[in-house]
Amino acid sequence: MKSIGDEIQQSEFSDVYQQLGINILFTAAWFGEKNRLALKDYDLSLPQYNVLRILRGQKGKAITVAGLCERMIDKSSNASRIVDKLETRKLVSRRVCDKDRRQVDVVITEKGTALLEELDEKVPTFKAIMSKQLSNKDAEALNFALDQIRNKQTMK
Amino acid sequence: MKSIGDEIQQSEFSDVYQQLGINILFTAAWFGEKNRLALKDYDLSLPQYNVLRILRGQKGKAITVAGLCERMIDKSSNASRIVDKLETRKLVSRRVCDKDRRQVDVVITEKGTALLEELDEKVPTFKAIMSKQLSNKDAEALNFALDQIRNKQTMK
DNA sequence: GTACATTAAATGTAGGTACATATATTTGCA
DNA sequence: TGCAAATATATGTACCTACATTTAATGTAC
Repeated sequence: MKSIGDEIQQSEFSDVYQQLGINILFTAAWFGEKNRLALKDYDLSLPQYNVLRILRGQKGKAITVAGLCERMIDKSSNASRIVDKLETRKLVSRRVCDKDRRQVDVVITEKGTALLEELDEKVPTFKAIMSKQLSNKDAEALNFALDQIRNKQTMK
Repeated sequence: MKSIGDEIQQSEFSDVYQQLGINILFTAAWFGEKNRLALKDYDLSLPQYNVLRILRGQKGKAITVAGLCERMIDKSSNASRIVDKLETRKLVSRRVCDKDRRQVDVVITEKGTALLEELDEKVPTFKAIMSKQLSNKDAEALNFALDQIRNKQTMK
């Protein structure tokens, strides 16, 4: 099997944590590559796709631009401009919020929902990518370990 | 403890693999954020830092631009232009290869090595980030699991 | 109620990524 | 040898990211 060392042609790591860090970065890039490939035919970038999925998850409820930022994987991506692009293609719509006119409510349109449904069949799910090599129980353990990594305190 | 669901304010995932996929992407972004912060004072981007480290790993031996691409985490990043930037700052030097004049040999300079040494004290190692929350054995298991995810065949 | 700080979003800019294309060199084959 | 195909790098372009600044609306102190 190809290990992370083979992938980036690096024979030695200073320690197993260094190897793990690079392994996580590399695996994330590998996922991104897979998705980008699937989205390419639809002229949709990863963050655009990400935003559309967040909006669908809202089930009709509007979300502000700041709300989008919080939910996006890449925190510092510029939600304003990503929404711009999606609005130009009429995949989302944007309306100044009545309660606070500084805020802008974003919702997915019919056209956006239809596109996502089409994409559901094209974009591989993480389950499709991983379930053959990883048991449900292993996946749970990995989730727990990753949550732990990002948290200072240890816990049971 | 803050789980991935709390981080991106998503209460439910379709399955544990979906959760894991997003968890990996999110953790990678979180690592990137940490490193970017440390590099900011030195006006060095992540891919620039990545290239410098690869060059140091060569221990004086030259590497071609294509060789850099293979070893970089982000395969499609444009090594040519990243080397451009580093060369402008005299952190690396570039020379047409004699054996094959299409190739360009890149090496790290004294100045580049000195900068990396300074950075070694500033940029947190993955060991520093993870070893408190994760045993050596757990890290090994995670490495194995991630290698498996990226490979179709299962193996012991 | 005006003045100042705060907040939400948009915009400007530099560098990076993705991808197509261009340029130069080498290889392979008729 | 001659010339097309292959290879290594560089360049052009559109979009994205990181980050500072701007614009507009709201909150708050006086």
